[in-house]
Amino acid sequence: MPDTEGHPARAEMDLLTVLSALADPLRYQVVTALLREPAGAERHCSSFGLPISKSTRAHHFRILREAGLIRQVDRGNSRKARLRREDIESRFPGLLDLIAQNAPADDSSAPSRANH
Amino acid sequence: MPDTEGHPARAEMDLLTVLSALADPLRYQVVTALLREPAGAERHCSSFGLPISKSTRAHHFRILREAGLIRQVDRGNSRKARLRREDIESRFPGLLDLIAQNAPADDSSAPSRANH
DNA sequence: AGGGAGGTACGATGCAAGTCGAACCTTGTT
DNA sequence: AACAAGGTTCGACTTGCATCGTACCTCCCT
Repeated sequence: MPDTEGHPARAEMDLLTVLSALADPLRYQVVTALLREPAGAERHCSSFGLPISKSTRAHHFRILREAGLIRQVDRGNSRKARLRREDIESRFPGLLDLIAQNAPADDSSAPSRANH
Repeated sequence: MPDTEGHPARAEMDLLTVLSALADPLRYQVVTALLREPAGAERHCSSFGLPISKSTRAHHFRILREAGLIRQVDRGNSRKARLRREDIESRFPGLLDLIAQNAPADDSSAPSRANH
């Protein structure tokens, strides 16, 4: 079962849930942005430049979290998101490559450097 | 651009559209059912045992068709659906393997033999 | 020619998902 | 202690999607 913060274990990940999570353009954009970062990189939820309100952003990150795509960790003041690369690759081999190869040419979700 | 029947060319396939198409349980079930068939197999749209009406079924097959996942060909009396394996594998390598490995244990969508 | 089988198109309906603002919590800063 | 920053939760609204019935089309068979 998911932990107290709603992260499913690797074995609990469901492809249909993952696909539904990825089927939203905003969430897909977040995943591809994380995929462009070096493995293990952490980003603020607010650093993706999503054109939505705070509450809607929390909603989308919740979907991603509960699908098992990202892990959100408390970092004192704020909370950071990290792509669960190993879990995803282990449970759904090839999925991340697939996403990476079809990432939008997008650059609105700036790299972590813009995080000053 | 898509042909007169709404089939997109291989290069036009969009991953986001494909993921949205697959994110529905019924449509996912159709794809996995086709995946269990030998390559190139054709099935009646009505042979999948979907618990929905005729018009809803047409709707779902339209989504699958316009996403590029299936090709629908007129066969005189009726119309048959075929999985576009080569196009999918070429455009989104690994996607079909991913789906096949996560197919539901389902058996309601009987094999083509049930087509008597 | 008529009827049945298989599919599509259209309009209407109901429910799920995305969206927002407001209130609240926690952490760190002043 | 007060406040700002970053997130979450809640309820309300709106849009989109799945669903259906009806009507219509095209083939095939009788």
